[in-house]
Amino acid sequence: MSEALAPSAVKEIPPKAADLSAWYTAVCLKAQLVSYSPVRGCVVLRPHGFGIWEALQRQLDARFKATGHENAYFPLLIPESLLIREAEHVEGFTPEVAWVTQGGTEPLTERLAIRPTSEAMIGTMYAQWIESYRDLPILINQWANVVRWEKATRPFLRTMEFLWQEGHTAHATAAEGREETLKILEVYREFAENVAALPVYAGRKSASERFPGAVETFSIEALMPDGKALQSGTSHDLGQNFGKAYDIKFVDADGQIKYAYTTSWGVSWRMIGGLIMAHGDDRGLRIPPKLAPIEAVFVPIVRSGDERAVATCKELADRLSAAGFRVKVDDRDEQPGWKYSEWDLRGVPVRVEIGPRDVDAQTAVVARRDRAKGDADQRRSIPFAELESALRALLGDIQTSLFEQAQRFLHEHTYATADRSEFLELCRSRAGMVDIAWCERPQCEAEIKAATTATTRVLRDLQPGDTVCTACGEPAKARGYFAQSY
RNA sequence: CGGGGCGUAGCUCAGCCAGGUUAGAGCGUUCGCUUUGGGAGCGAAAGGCCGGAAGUUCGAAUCUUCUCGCCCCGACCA
Repeated sequence: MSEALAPSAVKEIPPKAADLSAWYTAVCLKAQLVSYSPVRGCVVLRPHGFGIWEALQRQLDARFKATGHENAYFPLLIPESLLIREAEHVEGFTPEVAWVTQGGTEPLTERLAIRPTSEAMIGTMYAQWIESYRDLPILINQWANVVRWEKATRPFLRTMEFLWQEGHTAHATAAEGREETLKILEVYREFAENVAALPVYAGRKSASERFPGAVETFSIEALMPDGKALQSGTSHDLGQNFGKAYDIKFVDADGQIKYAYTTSWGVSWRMIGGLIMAHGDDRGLRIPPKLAPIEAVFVPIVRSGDERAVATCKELADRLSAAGFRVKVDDRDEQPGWKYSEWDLRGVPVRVEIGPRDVDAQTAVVARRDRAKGDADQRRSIPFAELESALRALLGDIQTSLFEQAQRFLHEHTYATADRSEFLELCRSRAGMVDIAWCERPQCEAEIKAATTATTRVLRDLQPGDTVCTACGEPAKARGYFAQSY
């Protein structure tokens, strides 16, 4: 054990169903994902939390690479004159920008924004790099931190500084830009569902929810246990708005000088907050195996005069590690039961218990975190020789099981209605995602929000028969999921 | 930005209303011994300028003002 673990008392975590907010904060802290820092609104990402982020990063990054993107890195500080070039963009972000106004002892002649997002910086650089249609497309992603001066913060869900990735691409045509935007939306949807085990609705945002400066914004929306939606990834078709603002011009094949079409898209550590809320239970975290920093933890059970289990655990852990599993041996001098609770809290998907009886029988007791204590199939005895195959199957099973539970919840809390009063009541009661035919009028959206506090999450194509808006009776233009949101 | 809570030991809190020896408890921590298959037992020990500042007072954790920060519910939110 290299990491000193301050033992935590599970008893201080309230039941999840009783108070989701209190449960959430307590779990984030007790599971040692984050600590509050001396800086207001900023958290420290501790090793266990960073481990989840690294796993997320690794697998999402692989998908970006597979779709032709490269990583790069751009500066943290953005001169004010650059940031303010795109009118809508600056208006949208101004309230949340942090500024550097002094260097050492000298005041700056031009203040520098700490990036809230990097369209301005990256657009400026693209303008220098792009001359011809042959230079396009440019497909770049960066893993970075950004700062947004938030008033109210919560671990992962909203912090002043946060980690994310932001992709920025430039294309020769509007069609290519839109294609890219939708391609990434699909990457996000597939990643959320297959890796984070978070079922989502993917679709277009309404005008009011659009990214400042975007022509169209798309997002994936997950549903949390309290019936509120969590925007978990966004993909923006920026059209030529940023191309024009940042002078990203190229000579096309037809000899004409044209502005590039750009996109931007991002997923942040907020998705970690989403999976914590979606999957956790009264015992703490349940991390989807694909994102678990530790897939299986070995707990040796030692008796006085019989410490064989420790060596056995280490041998087996080495073997599994060589086979590609992320494992850990917990040989701290603590009670086994104490360790079980600790690793339950921290969400490790599988626990392997080995005591004297098991050493004699050459078997291990394998317990799965996703099942309730005492469930018939929560613990099984597995021969040492079969550990690799059993663990592989078990991790896959847990991953699927977590997704299916969350998907069932989403489906059970999605309501389609064509009845106005039923629609409003569902929104008000924070029942989940309420699917209606919608007129797309901002005024209608504002009235719904005033009456229920729910907003549109994502919009999809109309279905046959959807002729009028369920909310106001005007002609319908889309179907929309309405929900209250984080 | 509005409303409501709260800052006292590493953690959870009591004490504050009605100011008065040396500020308490449980848990955790350290050491010793016994234990170890779902949060162990006994013994000993360490640990706090009561968030900060300024007042009132013979005397402030306690009263007053200001300030910093945290949590919850709204508003806002890319």
